[in-house]
Amino acid sequence: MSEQVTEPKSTRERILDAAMELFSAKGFHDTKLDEIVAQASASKGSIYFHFPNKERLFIALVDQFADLIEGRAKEAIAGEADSIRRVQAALEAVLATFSKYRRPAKLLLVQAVGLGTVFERKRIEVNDRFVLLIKTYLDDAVADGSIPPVNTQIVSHAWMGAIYNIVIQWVYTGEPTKDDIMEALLPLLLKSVSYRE
Amino acid sequence: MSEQVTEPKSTRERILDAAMELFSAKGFHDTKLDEIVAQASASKGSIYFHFPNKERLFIALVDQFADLIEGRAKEAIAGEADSIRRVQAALEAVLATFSKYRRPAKLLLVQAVGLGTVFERKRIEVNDRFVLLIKTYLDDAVADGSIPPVNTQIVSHAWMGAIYNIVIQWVYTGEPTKDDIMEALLPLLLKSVSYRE
DNA sequence: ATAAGCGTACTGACCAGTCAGTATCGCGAG
DNA sequence: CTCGCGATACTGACTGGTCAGTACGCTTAT
Repeated sequence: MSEQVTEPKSTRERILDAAMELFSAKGFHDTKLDEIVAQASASKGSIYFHFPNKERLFIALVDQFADLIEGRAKEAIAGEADSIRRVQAALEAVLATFSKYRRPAKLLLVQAVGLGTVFERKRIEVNDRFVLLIKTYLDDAVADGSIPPVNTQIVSHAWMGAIYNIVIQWVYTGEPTKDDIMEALLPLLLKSVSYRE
Repeated sequence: MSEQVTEPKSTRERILDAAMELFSAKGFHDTKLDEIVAQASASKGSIYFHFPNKERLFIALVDQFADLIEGRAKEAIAGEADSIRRVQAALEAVLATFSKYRRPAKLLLVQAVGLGTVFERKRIEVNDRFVLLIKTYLDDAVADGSIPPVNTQIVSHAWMGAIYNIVIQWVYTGEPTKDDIMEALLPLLLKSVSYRE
């Protein structure tokens, strides 16, 4: 903790920060490399020293945030024993992380969609990671009788979509607040699988 | 009904068809105008005769399909008197329309996202049209006591997202089938607002 | 010395959009 | 009926701006 007060950020970090800000605000195609250069007070050469191309720079940001979210979710799960409470804890962690990092959220949920075939794979990969996470614990909850049997494949995709859309709405408008989301969305999801607390 | 069997499609229609096929498959930026020209057996000039630019051609497709979906939903609603049955009928109509038109579905739900600011507005506008539709009838259902009070704002966004994501999944993989979706998703959504049939 | 890290001027492929020209039609005048 | 005329629909070679990516040079630390 005795680091320099003004720990100067590495060039690589400044590039990532600038890219995050611009990509999340304007999308991939509308963000020019020269703009990232300016914003990061870096140079084109240094971008191409740290990243092979624009596409990979973008994907690095997506991966970084997807890893963060997944990490938080798994941490939260580790703290709970009961299967349904694990699901609940994971949801809370994901929502909390999204609402803490608004810009990365927009990058992941909005700007990473609708780009070409290359990004499409990435988007599906990330989506599936989370769906699988949800599905695993839902299956557990069904197995131990916490909730009645359901098509967990469909449920997990539906949950994912519900979370996505609410967060996207919040990203754009700031409404509803994080607390409103927690209060309304969690019970909604749990009720959808007939869980009674 | 005594029209020519081989009613030749107008150039404008051929352009729209080709654009739909390519945009939905490859996205906006990866689809070149020259590809649309080739696919439509048209010419570059004719595209610019019928549409002011590439962007508007894309948006014309989005609008066309959004209007279709909304129309089908409203038709379905008109046939029902009870508020909760209206919600149900609208959902069925929307899902049926999506699954009938796979390509437009992908265009609207995937390819229209993450493009620039111009498209972002369009995407939000379309999303809000449907959210409002759902919200209106959910409010009715709450008002007449069919379902207990809920935050219909959040519920409608969550429902929208759930539908989106399931349909997107289906668009990519063909799974789950339309029937599975109907059987699993409709009860799921209704249960989420504590509706017992 | 040598290489990692970074700066800058440059290139050239790409592709949306343009425009001058062609084809076909309906219509009114002679 | 037919000729001239304007309007609509369409063609495709061409252009010019844009911007990702490169070449190469300087610097500092080891």
